[in-house]
Amino acid sequence: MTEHEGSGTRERLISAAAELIAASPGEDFSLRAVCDAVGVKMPTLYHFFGSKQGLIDAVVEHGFDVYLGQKESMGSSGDPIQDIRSGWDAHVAFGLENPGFYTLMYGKVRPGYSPEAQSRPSEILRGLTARAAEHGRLAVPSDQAAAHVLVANIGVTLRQIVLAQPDPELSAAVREGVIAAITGTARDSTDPVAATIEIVAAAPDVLGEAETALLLSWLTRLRGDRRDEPGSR
Amino acid sequence: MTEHEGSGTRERLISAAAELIAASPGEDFSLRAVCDAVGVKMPTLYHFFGSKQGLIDAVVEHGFDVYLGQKESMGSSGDPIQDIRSGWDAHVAFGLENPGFYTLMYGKVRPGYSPEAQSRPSEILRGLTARAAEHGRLAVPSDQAAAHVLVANIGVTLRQIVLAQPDPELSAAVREGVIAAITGTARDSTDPVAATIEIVAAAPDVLGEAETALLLSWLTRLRGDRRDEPGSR
DNA sequence: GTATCGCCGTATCGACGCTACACCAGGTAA
DNA sequence: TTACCTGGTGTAGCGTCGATACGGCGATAC
Repeated sequence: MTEHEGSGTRERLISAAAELIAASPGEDFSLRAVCDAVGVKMPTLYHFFGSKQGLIDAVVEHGFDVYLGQKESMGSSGDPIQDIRSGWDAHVAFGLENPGFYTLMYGKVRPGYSPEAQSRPSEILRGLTARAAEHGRLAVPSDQAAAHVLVANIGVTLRQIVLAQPDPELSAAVREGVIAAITGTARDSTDPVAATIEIVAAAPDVLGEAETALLLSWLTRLRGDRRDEPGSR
Repeated sequence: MTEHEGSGTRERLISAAAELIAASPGEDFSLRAVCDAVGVKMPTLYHFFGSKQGLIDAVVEHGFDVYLGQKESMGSSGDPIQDIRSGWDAHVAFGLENPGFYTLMYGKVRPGYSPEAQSRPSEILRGLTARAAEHGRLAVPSDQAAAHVLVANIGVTLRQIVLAQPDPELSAAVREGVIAAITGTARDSTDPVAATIEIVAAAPDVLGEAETALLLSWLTRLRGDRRDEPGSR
């Protein structure tokens, strides 16, 4: 964690900035503190990075390198959907372990966005969904599935960071919900009456408001009867 | 848009700060600029808010007031799941219209978190999922469903903001995926073979790796035959 | 030897968040 | 009227921040 790999001044500046960011996630950091930690004055820092944003960009790229490094070492399980699962969990784990990096990578709003760094992980995810599509496992286009997974994955991770409260159960629930959505399958036993209820409720214009409400009440009572019969089943 | 409702100095300071934030989303703003816009010096601002964070908190609370105001004026459709849908869309729309506010409200990492402001909208959502649970529409506990919806909703909104690229299709896809997850239903026609594939692939430990792979290949070919009825590739 | 270039320090700039202090309304009590 | 108190406001200044102009140093190239 505290290693400084590479003894170049540039690398030491990046490492020092990374440690400062990791030490106080979400907080701003001072360029002078970075310079002091390395034993260098500010013009040196500006010689390498040009601006504070330049340093941050370099740190973010470093963060992506670390992330991708520990992600590539994970290998494939053979099943693309399973790979998406483990990729999801690795994504969340990295975010919770490096909240400072993560918020910089995925939480920062930049007028002139810089997606070239983010493109690498999303490219990996696109590769996974593309492979899943080749195997006929997806119910939606590959790119759409990748975007769906990515946005939900980022949302779960960012939320856990801002609340400072990990919630593996929630992460797993959202993950399985997303996978069910892109594969077009339902994990749990699907009650056909429940499915019908949702279909009817989602399109109240077809039958009209009153008829929809009436039909819904009937269906709800029907499902209740079927569920509440312990012995008759 | 440029209205200053309330002529008190405090309200005018909040409005000025809100306009500056809205003018440059994601950017930092200067307290001196706020004071200049109101025609007041800094000690006055500090008299009311104590610190910059105090001003930001007041602005965020103001943002939540605006958000909840335009949300409460929406009313209920009668169906709790439909209400969750429209609440989702209103949430996304507010975020895209007020990216500066939104990132402050949901994107900021604070060591000592301040969830008391965020608690109001999530309380509304909890009310919706509780009502859905009363109607027997949920397949998961009410609180878990609310957390699931909220985290995905924030994720979709924040992602569209940071990418500066609205994607209603993605928002709708994630929304329906989430609703399907919490209601335990699948929207699309569920191919039983596809469902079986996902069940088997999700639990490779039951049969062992080799047997699982073999079974998967058979199931995949079976589904392929059923799908590609007219001719095989 | 000297000229060029990469790296780095000295000194300084303007803008920032923040604060000590004095001022001046206005209301209250004597 | 006079005295006092309280709350909003201005003047002036603190320390720190990001950023920059300028010059010095050593090493390599010719």
